[in-house]
Amino acid sequence: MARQGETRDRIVAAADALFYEQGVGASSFADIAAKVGLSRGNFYHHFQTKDAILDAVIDLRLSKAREMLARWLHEGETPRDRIVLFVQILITNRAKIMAFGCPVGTLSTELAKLDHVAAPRATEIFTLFLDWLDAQFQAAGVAPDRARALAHHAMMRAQGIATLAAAFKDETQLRQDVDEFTGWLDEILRSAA
Amino acid sequence: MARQGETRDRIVAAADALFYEQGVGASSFADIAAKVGLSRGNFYHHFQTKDAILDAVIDLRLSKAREMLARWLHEGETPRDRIVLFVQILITNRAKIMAFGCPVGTLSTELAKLDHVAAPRATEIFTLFLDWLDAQFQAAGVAPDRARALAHHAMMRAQGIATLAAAFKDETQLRQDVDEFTGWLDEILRSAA
DNA sequence: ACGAAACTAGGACAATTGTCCTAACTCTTT
DNA sequence: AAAGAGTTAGGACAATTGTCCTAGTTTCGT
Repeated sequence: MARQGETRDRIVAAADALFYEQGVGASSFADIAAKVGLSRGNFYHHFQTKDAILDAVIDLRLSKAREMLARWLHEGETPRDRIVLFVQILITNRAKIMAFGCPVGTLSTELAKLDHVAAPRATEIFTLFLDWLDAQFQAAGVAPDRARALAHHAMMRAQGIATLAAAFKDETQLRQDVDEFTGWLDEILRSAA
Repeated sequence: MARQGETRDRIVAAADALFYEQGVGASSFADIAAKVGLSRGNFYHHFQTKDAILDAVIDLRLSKAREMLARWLHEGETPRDRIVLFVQILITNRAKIMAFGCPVGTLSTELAKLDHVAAPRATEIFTLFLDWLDAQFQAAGVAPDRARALAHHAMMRAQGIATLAAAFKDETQLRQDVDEFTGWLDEILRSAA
């Protein structure tokens, strides 16, 4: 038998991947069960409803995002380098981005369309990144209110880049977009100094 | 009985709205039938498969997009004004954008995730806008290769703005994003002249 | 006015959906 | 070794899915 909680974690991890790759609506209990190697009916023991799985997946994504943002804090020496790490994730995950889009944006959009109860929790992930970017811009010497606007601009660009990457699947264009982002960033920080 | 083709048009119009508001996967034959006021089984006469409806919806969106782009051509006096008309659609349709996102981007993303056969046709709608924007930038005196890059940038921004608008439902921010876009546009065209 | 074509309602069909139950199994604790 | 908690497989359940058929009704070209 599996260690306590381990099966639950595997279910959430499988659901996380499927929700990203197929969308929440297109991923059934049967899909997740098959991926984990469990019987479908057995799910009721771990999760009473599909919404409960979605909730757990969002929790997982929130904690993974926090972990990633914390890691970037000491991987990037300057605020500028840290923001570059943020946008570079589009390159690192380019294969998945071009196939499925941005995991944050696509989940948020899908739940918004359905007016799902979990939609605000999905938007929380956005807020996590926004606050982090805001802090980086402020650390780079940008005034608070302008820092928030720049954080939003950075997030907007990342979402636009990911959406077009998923539509056109053009890696050259994706890299060009990220380069352009970096150019914009340096220009902004230069004029802020 | 309805005029020839009229019922078919009503089906496509209803599917168009539902696909936008709920997503393709979440919209069933029953949903569309209820919206049109027809019996579910009767659909087979008009559309053999769900994919056929999707195809017709994409055709409708392509022709509506072409019509809109042609209208903007003589509504805007200068290329600059025409590009502004493009981004202003985010304001005009703000209620729907904040509720369901961009119809072009969200459809494209959903179909990309499912690796749907119709995904390239959905991307065609993007290409329509891209080509149109490209032509406007060239008409404004921008060099051809740079015009294409600017068209892509404009499209990317619009997608990013729409995604964040759907997530945060913040009209003030949406208007600010569009203003910022217009500022960027004027700056670009000023330096190109 | 007549025959062909187009359209419609109603339901059948197997497959799949989310949910839920029961009986058995496997650990851990004592 | 025995008990209890936790975990599992397998399937039941009603509802819904996309697809498809039949039997009528309405419209249109002639």
